[in-house]
Amino acid sequence: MAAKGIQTRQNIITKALQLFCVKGYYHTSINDVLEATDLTKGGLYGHFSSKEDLWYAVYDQALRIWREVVFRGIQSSADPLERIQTLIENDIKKKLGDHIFEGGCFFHSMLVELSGQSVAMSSHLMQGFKQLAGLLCAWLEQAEQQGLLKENLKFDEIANYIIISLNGAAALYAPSRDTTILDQTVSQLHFYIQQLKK
Amino acid sequence: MAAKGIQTRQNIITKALQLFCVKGYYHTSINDVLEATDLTKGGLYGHFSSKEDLWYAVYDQALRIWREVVFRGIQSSADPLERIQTLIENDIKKKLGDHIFEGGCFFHSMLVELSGQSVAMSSHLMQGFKQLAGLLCAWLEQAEQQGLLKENLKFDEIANYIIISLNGAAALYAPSRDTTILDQTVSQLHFYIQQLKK
DNA sequence: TGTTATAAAACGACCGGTTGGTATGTATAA
DNA sequence: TTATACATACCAACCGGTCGTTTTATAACA
Repeated sequence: MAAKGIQTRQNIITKALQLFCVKGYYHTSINDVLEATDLTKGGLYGHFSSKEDLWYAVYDQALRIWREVVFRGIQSSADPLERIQTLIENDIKKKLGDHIFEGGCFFHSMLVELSGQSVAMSSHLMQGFKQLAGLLCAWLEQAEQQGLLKENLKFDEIANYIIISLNGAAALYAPSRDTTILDQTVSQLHFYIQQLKK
Repeated sequence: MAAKGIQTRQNIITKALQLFCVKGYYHTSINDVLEATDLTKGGLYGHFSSKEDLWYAVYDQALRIWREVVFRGIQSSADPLERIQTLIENDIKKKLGDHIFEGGCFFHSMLVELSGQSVAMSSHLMQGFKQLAGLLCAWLEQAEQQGLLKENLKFDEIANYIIISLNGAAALYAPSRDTTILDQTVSQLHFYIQQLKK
């Protein structure tokens, strides 16, 4: 019995993730989710206490998926700068290009939509970006210790800028679906990181 | 007589622009606009045939404001690369930092919210970004003719990447209001453009 | 300068439809 | 028998938009 419940709960999350990505959070109605899951109100609200509660579950799922996609083939490389390049390429080419999140990037879309609407949810998102910035920072420090970088670089600044570029690419790719944008961003970020080297 | 009508129409646009920036298009109800303008339904719908019609008027206003802010002190510099730097600094420090659009950047917010919702409106926005890309491209070509740039640079790629960076900064600044993000983006974009020089 | 005609401008009740959410009932599997 | 899982009917609030009516500003005329 319990298995059935978990299964439907998971299905709700999966379908809601798709809808949130394509239509946005507010513009996805509970009825949209019900239609996608072949459920009714009572069935859904047995699993989630509110739409916002569902969103947090969807966020966790999205984070799990993103991590899987973006950290693929990263431990293999000892060079921290190469790890950064791979992460960037995975984020743009795989996350965006392969439409892991249909209709764009879940995190970026939610960040923009929820900023100014829900402090709780948007700061939840910001926390995730801060974690990523911390990771990039750590990798840059490793690169410095290996003597790969120019002097006097500000690592947190660089880390933030990379994240900003990734978000910008998501913003412009979503409406156009123009894959050259992805190639160009990867190419320019590659150039940018090369310039950090000694 | 006509003067009164034009005045209220302008006031509606101004207040709607603020609301769209802070709350987004769909999450701003007609009632929100009515409250801000001290009007009633009939009064507003005498000036605009629909909410979407109002949006297009707001877009024009936003573009006018943006141009005013971002092209300030640009004709003065003969160096095209300097013009690009000034445009970037104006866009980030003035448009975002001085909260010209309260709550973020109108164009970026709308692009994300409307992408996947309204093809007409989001492609209207994309057209604007394409125009800007064209301008940046032209300036880069000028810089090349002056012999300022490295060989074999792809100008459209660079132009798109700058626009992407500006949008990314808008995405991350809006929820955090952390001005260091602005400084960092300007600083890194400055570094990036320096690397394009011979 | 005061009066009146006229059209612009604003009002506000109302529409059908949708929103997120709840309370209650029922089928089913352990 | 009992808890789980889902269905159904319903709620008040809100959505964008319409429409007949009333107010108001101005131009023409006396």
